[in-house]
Amino acid sequence: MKPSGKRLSADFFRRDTLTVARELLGKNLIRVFSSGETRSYRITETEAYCGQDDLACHASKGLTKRTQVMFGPGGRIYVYLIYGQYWLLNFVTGEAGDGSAVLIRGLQGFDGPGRLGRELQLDRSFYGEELALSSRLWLEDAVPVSDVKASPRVGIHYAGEPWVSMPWRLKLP
DNA sequence: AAGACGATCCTG
DNA sequence: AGGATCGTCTTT
Repeated sequence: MKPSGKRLSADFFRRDTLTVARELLGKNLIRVFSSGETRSYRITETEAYCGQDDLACHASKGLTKRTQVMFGPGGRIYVYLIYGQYWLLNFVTGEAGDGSAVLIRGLQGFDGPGRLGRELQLDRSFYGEELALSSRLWLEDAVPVSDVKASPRVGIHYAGEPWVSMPWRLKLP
């Protein structure tokens, strides 16, 4: 059905966060489960978290054990546990020191960051994994999408203005 | 050492 | 509307 795409390199992620968040839409996420089964998922929704100045971004708390991967170069996985239950999937973007990342909020058939984390069977061991090198989780190129809808990010009221209003939640129509 | 609080989801 | 559930960060 889907042609075998080309794996996205680290350079794809080492760019402007909003650009990466937009271009991730429509790309295929490949997951090789511990059972050996491989599945492909189309990315349908993302959110951009734009560095230390963005008060909605975890990196705005500074360099901690939890955020350190965000301060490394783009192309690595940032996962964290939310509400003691769900592992949320992010990809670090930009250059080392930026502290930026893109949250994957939706895959085709699996809407919601918590739900897709459960589907992908994520856990703490994915923290810091290199997408260009991993044998169990990576991204593959796909036909570019044309239409993208932007709206404010979800669940970040604590960040206040202007961050709560920035249209950095991106989704396919 | 103890408390507060989530980039969420499900149930009632 | 409210509970689950626990790691991280903040405050004693």
